[in-house]
Amino acid sequence: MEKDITIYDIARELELSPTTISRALNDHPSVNKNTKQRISEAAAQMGYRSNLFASNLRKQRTNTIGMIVPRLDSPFHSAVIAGIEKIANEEGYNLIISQSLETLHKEVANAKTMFDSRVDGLLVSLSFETDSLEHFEQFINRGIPVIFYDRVTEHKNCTNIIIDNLQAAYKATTHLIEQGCTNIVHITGNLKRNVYADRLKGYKYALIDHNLPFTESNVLKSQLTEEAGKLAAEQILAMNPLPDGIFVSNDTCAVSCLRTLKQAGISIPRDMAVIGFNNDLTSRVVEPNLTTINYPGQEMGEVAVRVLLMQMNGTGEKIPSNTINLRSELIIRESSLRGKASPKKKDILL
Amino acid sequence: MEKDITIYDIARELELSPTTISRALNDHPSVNKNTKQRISEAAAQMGYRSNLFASNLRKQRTNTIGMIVPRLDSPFHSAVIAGIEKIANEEGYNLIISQSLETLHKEVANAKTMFDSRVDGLLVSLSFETDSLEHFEQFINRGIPVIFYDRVTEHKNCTNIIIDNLQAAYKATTHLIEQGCTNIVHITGNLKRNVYADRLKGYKYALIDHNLPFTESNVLKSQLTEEAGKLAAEQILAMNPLPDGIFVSNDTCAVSCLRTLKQAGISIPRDMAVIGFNNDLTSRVVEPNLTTINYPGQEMGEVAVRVLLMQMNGTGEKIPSNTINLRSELIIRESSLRGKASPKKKDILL
DNA sequence: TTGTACGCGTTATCAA
DNA sequence: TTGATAACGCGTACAA
Repeated sequence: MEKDITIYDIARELELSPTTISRALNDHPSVNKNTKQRISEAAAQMGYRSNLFASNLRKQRTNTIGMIVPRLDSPFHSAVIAGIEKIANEEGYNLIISQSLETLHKEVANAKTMFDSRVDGLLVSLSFETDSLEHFEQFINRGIPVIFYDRVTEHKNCTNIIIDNLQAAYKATTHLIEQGCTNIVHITGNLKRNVYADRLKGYKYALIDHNLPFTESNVLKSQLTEEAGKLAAEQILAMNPLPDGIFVSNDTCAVSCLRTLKQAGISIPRDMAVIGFNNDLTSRVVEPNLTTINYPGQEMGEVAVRVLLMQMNGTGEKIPSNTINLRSELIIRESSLRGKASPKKKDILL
Repeated sequence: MEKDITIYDIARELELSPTTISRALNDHPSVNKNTKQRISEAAAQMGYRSNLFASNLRKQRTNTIGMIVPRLDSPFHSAVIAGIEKIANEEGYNLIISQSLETLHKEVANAKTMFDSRVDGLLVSLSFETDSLEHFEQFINRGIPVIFYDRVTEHKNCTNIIIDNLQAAYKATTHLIEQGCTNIVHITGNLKRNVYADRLKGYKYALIDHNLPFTESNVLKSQLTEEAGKLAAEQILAMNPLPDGIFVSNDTCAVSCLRTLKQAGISIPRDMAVIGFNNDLTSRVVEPNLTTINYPGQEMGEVAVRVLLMQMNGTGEKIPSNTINLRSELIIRESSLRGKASPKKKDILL
């Protein structure tokens, strides 16, 4: 366990000043080319490594991006994180990650850690429970940009990255109606969160615009997990009359629900048409294949971090738009096709 | 954008020395209780936050754990990361994450970043390409513990966390044989990696122990992706005679392969029995449900980080065992049950 | 129980 | 083009 080499060691070795060493290693223009060469060779040979703490301490900057997600083990968030890490890494930033596990108190604790770690920027997707943004004010007060994605909320100083959930849900519901469904159930998550509230609105407006009644009893609140899908299916089977269409707010839950219904003897899509949300791998595996909304997680991550980097390095100019909408699309598969359409036809993008 | 409050500011405010402030905030025993109380109140009121860099610089310790994974968007690695984050967070450590994207050069670059970031410990699952551990020597030389999990390699100073891949594959293959399969194909990944090499061995030994021939042509090398599953299925369909059993080294690939075979008119498990690896969600969704090996990702993450923490904080004593084996198990589902066994029976654990 | 003084390794500033 | 010096904020040996 040898001692670390510092720029002083190199300076002594080369009979130069530490200043020059520092400059050379940072490729400062005012250092002689030959000197630079000598220094970088010596540094490599001596096994020098820069001390980021000292540098951060001095520069008051960490080159670190913080991230708070509800859960790390979700296909959607994995995709987002993969996108973020890719860009952050390319741009020379470290990524610190923590999960709120859908609780407010963890989210608050995570925010504190991120703050103490002096992240240069923060990317957040809110937990189910979050109903106040107080724990993010500390960042905003210090000019540290905060960006919300997917599970967002309005804040005058923060950019939101989302898809048009209302429109996507509207399209999905309309598609069900066009397939002849007249009694459509919607399985949703925590309505505090924009994503679920907006999808509910889209569902509702589509019904109304097509002169179908909207009834509260057709909206099932759920945790949207695999387990919750089974429970929802049981609730649906107890309904009288049975619905003929189901729009679920994520694929995990939709797939589990679909399978439970099938096991109970319901024919999909003939008796009930089903639509999910996210385009997870499982939507392409379940039989019949699940109609769903394609939600570009990796792309969302890349956009989010790019915008964050702009704000971090920006000359202070605010980006005019406070909300960035990414394109999403309805992918029609067999689980919702009740017409004469061949079930073998290729995926159709709307 | 106010200026940061430091212990000096608090000291001035309370007419005490910075030393006392520092001690009080770190709950040092030799500070008067009342003084402590006053100080922590003032700190809270003034909006003080500790500067981790200065502290790290001084303490030569970062409270940060580094992690290098092949891909962030994989169900298995997501589960591992979730487990690691949970424990690390509880113990007050930050987590820095990067992905190698299965390439050596990225893994090397990531290792350098982790080293410069002065992580206190490192968790690694190796990329497909990695064939040298040189980039980890810098850590080991400085006494920074490195732990490999899942995709591991032998190193006299590093602990490995794995499951018994050979045994798991042996069990899976034996199960196929017991179900009457005599011509079994194995779809594997990059054989440089222990996980795939060991599973191949388990497959091979099971065949030999049951007096079945082992033929190279029955081993298909693959990227184990969704796409690769389709390709593998096509290769299998071109075989003559057709095999009657398939053991695949992950679920994503197994499911995709199974579906492609079904579409080509093969009956699963009657014509071909199929077994996967990992127990991903898709294995419970595909029809017929996939027999697979349960691979406890979250648990593996938790164990890995616990062992790492012990080594980081250990009094230098080495842990006797160099390899920690976690329990895995064969989950028998319909995709491999060819006997008279009811396909509706519950999952069977072996 | 409290305080003084210094060092951790780097970079910004000013001067040469 | 190079160097001397101070400062970033904290923790600790030593002194009181």
